[in-house]
Amino acid sequence: MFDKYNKVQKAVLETTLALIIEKELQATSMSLIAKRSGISTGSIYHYFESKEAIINELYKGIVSFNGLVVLEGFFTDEPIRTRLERAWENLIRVSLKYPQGFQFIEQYSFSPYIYDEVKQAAYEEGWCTPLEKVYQEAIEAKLFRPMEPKFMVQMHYGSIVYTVKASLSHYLTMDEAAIRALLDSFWKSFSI
Amino acid sequence: MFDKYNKVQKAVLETTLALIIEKELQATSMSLIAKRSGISTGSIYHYFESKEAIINELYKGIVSFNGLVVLEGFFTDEPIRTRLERAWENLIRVSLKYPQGFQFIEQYSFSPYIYDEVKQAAYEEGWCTPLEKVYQEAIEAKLFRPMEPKFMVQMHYGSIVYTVKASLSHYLTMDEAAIRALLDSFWKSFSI
Amino acid sequence: MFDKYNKVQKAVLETTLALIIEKELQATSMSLIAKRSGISTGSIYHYFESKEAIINELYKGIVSFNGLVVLEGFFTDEPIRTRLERAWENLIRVSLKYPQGFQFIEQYSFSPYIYDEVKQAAYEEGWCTPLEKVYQEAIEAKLFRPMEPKFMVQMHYGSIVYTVKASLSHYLTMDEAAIRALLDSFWKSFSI
Amino acid sequence: MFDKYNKVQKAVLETTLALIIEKELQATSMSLIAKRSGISTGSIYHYFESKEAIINELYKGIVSFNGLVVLEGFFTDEPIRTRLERAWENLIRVSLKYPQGFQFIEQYSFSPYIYDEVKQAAYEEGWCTPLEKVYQEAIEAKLFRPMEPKFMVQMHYGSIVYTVKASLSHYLTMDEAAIRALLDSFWKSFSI
DNA sequence: AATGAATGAGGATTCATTCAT
DNA sequence: GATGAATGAATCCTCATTCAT
Repeated sequence: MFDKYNKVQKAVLETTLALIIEKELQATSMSLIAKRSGISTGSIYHYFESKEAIINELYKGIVSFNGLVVLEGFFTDEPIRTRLERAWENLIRVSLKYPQGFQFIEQYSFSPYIYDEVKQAAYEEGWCTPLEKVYQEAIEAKLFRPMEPKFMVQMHYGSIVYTVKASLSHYLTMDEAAIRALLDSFWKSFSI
Repeated sequence: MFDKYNKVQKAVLETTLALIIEKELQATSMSLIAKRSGISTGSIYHYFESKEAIINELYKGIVSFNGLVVLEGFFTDEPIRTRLERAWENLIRVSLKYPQGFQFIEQYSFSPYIYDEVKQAAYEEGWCTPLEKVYQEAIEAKLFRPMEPKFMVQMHYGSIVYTVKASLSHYLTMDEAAIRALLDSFWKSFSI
Repeated sequence: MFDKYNKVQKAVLETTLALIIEKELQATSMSLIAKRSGISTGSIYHYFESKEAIINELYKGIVSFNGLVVLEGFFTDEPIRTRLERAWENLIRVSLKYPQGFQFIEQYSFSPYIYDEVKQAAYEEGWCTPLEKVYQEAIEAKLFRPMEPKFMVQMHYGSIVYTVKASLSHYLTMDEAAIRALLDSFWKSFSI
Repeated sequence: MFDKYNKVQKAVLETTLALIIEKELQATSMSLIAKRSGISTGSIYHYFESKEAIINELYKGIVSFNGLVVLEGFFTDEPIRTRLERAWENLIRVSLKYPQGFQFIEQYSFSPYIYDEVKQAAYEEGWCTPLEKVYQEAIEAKLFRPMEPKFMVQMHYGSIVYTVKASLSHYLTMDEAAIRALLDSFWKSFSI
């Protein structure tokens, strides 16, 4: 997930992510990150300006990775429904495959700890805008009822987040059939 | 929101909630709570066992309050659709009216800082189970396609959370029409 | 020397002064001050904003104390020479009696660690200006050759500082005779 | 000022001196010296044993340089007054010309950071002893009142230090006339 | 019940020094 | 000789909690 970073940075980011999910940000001290990652605090500070910088880099790294995955096979000339469902399915699969990254983004996307510029950049380079455009296309093609595309994307995104969360905490099971049913209801929820 | 607590407890809980939303948990120190609420630390510790206890009480208080609001007018013999939409609308309205409480629950419902027993109790006494039952009824009445009710509730709950969040951060506007459209699409998403 | 402070502040200031003279500012850590003074770091921070604040308070305290001593019996209508020599003698005696305070002021009066406003206040409320006025009077009374009074005060002050320093490091002895000779040469250095 | 050292050592010493005057010893880190001098920390440690060693070498270098300047034209058979005033004037001029060196010696001559052996060597090889001898000669020639020569040298040295300091901080101006007046009062202060 | 001074372990961060390249 | 990444002890400071008043 952090392949574009060097060895030390990768170790720090991975360790920090695991610790934050396991223990929460406030309980994730630099000395703990150092001990667990096997990198001395001094070295960590050689590669990252501060604890805040690590967290923000973590955020950027995960969002950027997710963006790539979600938009895989998105810019084709296949039917709208195919492309839409593929994107959401990609999101579901990457969220289930990298639960820590998923949980981190969920918990911290509204936190003041993440700099606004980082959030802004994440949003602009993310999958949100392309998806909104496809909802718009669907409306124009009379496939969907007219509605604010941003609203539609947030609704479906929220549905995925909450079912994935529930799945990760074993409150329900997200098998192939469930994913199919979810995507199906997505289409139905707005279709004319 | 914290009417069942005494004056001191209420002041502490309200101050803590405001501070956590404003500054984040880790930046919300007991001395800051004391200064802002006008209650001395000694007194705070007279009414709460620890900082964790305050946070958990906060969680319980908000969830319990939300539960009451959401289930207002729920246990009637009106049609399923009416009751369902009323419940979700109640949730939307209370979330928009008490944004701090809403945000707090969102941020901390998956945090290790909230004791599992508190989360469990919140779930059991909350609005989740009654709603699940109504979805089940709708399936049995052939109004909805067969599906795991838990799954359906999480999907719709997620949609509300994410549109409310977006509305609170001024990313989109949640006016009457939008709420109508959202509830309408909820029904359509599962209806036969 | 720090009688106007409370017990904790006094202990902290005295300990800090002793440590700085003994080991130098950079080697005087807060934990060392805490250990030696018997006050916990937490308490120290209850009474002082920061390490810098302690050092600056120390500076203020000593300068203020010295000012009182030097100007003891200064504002009388005795002859100029009497008043001048009494002031300088007071300075010599207080410097020899409180060598740590003397050394501290010497070492840190030009340090960026002491805030400019503190230095400014120290200067304005100190003994410098009154002494400069007396040198001016002496010039006007044709007792002294005309010269910039500030210059004269600095010259004599420097002489005292360096002989006291030498005395404190046992390089020479500052007995009664030496003090007499020094004051005598002060008068001669400028007298017509 | 550090011409007897090699290029690397010179760069390190000059940078360190500038930094210490600008920011104080404790804020002058090795990495800052490295960055500013363009010499890597590794190289610095190749030429100097430690940070302390740099500071002490700095002290030695400046004292030695000052000694040469002060005693320029000192060992002649000109009259005592000429030689004495020339030496002090040399000291004043070198202090005003190299204010950083002057300030450094002032701040650190009584600091535990400078090894006693370095101070001792500086004293023995410095201008102090030759000057003391001339004061002694002046006493024997009945030009000066009898007094401990060490005492006399410290008195005049202190006067210079404090007027130069005041001049460097723009508290007063040390022009030719002021220097003349100062040297004149030096002679008068002890002359019979 | 109420206060807030006192505690000290633990936080993020720095920095002199080393050493593999 | 030269480099600068790596180290980790030590720095200043915070903060949840206690307890004498």
